[in-house]
Amino acid sequence: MSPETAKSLETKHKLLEGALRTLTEQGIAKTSARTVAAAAGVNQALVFYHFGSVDELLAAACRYGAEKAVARFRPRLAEVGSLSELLTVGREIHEQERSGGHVALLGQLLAGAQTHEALGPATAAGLDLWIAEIERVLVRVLAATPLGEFTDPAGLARAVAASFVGIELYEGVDAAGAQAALGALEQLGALVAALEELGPVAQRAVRHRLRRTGRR
Amino acid sequence: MSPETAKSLETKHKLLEGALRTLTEQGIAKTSARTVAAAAGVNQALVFYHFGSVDELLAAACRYGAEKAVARFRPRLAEVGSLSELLTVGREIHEQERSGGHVALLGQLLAGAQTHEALGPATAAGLDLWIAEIERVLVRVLAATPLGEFTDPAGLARAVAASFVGIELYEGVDAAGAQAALGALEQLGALVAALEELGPVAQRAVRHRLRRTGRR
DNA sequence: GTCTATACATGGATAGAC
DNA sequence: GTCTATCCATGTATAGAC
Repeated sequence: MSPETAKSLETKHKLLEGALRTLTEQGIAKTSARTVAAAAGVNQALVFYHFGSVDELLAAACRYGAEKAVARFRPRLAEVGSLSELLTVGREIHEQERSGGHVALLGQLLAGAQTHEALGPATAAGLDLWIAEIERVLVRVLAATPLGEFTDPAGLARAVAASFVGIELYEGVDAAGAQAALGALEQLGALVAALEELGPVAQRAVRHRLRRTGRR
Repeated sequence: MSPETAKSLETKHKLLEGALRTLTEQGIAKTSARTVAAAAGVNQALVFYHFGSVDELLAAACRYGAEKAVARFRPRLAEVGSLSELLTVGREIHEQERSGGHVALLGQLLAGAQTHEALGPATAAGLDLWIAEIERVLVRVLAATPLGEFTDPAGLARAVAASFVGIELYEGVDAAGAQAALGALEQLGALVAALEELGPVAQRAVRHRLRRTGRR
């Protein structure tokens, strides 16, 4: 779309950062070539020169931003060894995201992607970075437990990621409600964690129940 | 904002329906006085005459649409008697929502509300309709079980509602992923449901665990 | 009271100057 | 390679016709 000179890369970088800032601060509805260029401090026409269209810039920004955000938490996630620890890290991520807003950004892009065809694959890819990370942790954490047999880490990771996006969006309109929601999820996690630590007799009873009802 | 003659009410109604259709089919980014008026089949200026501004129309549409959607599922939710039944109804709602899209609409509004001040309260109110309904079911279902002591129905209802919105948005970019996510949540529900049905000895063990770890 | 016509702002995109 | 000038579509809002 454009050459790879140092100057060109710098402008592209400015535009990517500008797109991220605009999306998080103004939302998808107010994000345009003009607003992004203003945030980036470059001329509006450069959006089209370097990325072809606004949608393609946003798609690139999504990949770029998600990679940056996931990278920041990757080491933290790598050392998670239990389900309840994962929940604690989830809360930590939430706290940091409240200022950074990279997850809410995915929410904005998900909203935009419902109609802007070009955004769909990019947004899915951005989410997949989070999903892959979460799934890796879940596989590690769950495989060792007696629950491994009944859980689908791939699906669970997707549920966690999507739910997280929903809660981050929700936080924007009801901060107290979002806090309550996170607290309740932690309780739920504690419940499953408690199950992990049951004695063999109780576990067999649970497994028996699950085999009967948990078909799918 | 305008009187309540039959004619006026009819136009308002058309605009509300038009706003809902535009939001679900085009997303918040493409929703404007023009697109809504086109969907409603009325002149664009009537948005401002009847509602004052686009944001106020969207806020009204949110209340109107959420009430309509919740009303449709209220009787179905009223007869839910167990956790696993609730999960089944959740999947049913999802199936119907895939065509109607009223939950994804809340996602669009949540995305828009991050910047359009006026949308925040209305969106929160719309979500609260769902939350109240879910909470009522949770209170009923959980109170009877030994888990009642450790759960926060209010927070859990908010988590469920926000997660559902996130998953509906996610479905737009990865239908298979969303299916997997819902499946995993059903497994999780089955797990908790299985816990409900344990014998007294195992339940005591779980409760003991929870008292130690489930502090918050 | 209800709606049409119209003014004015913003956004997407490109041609051509530097 | 970058930016200015500019075109045209779309968006918000209001003045005034019916």
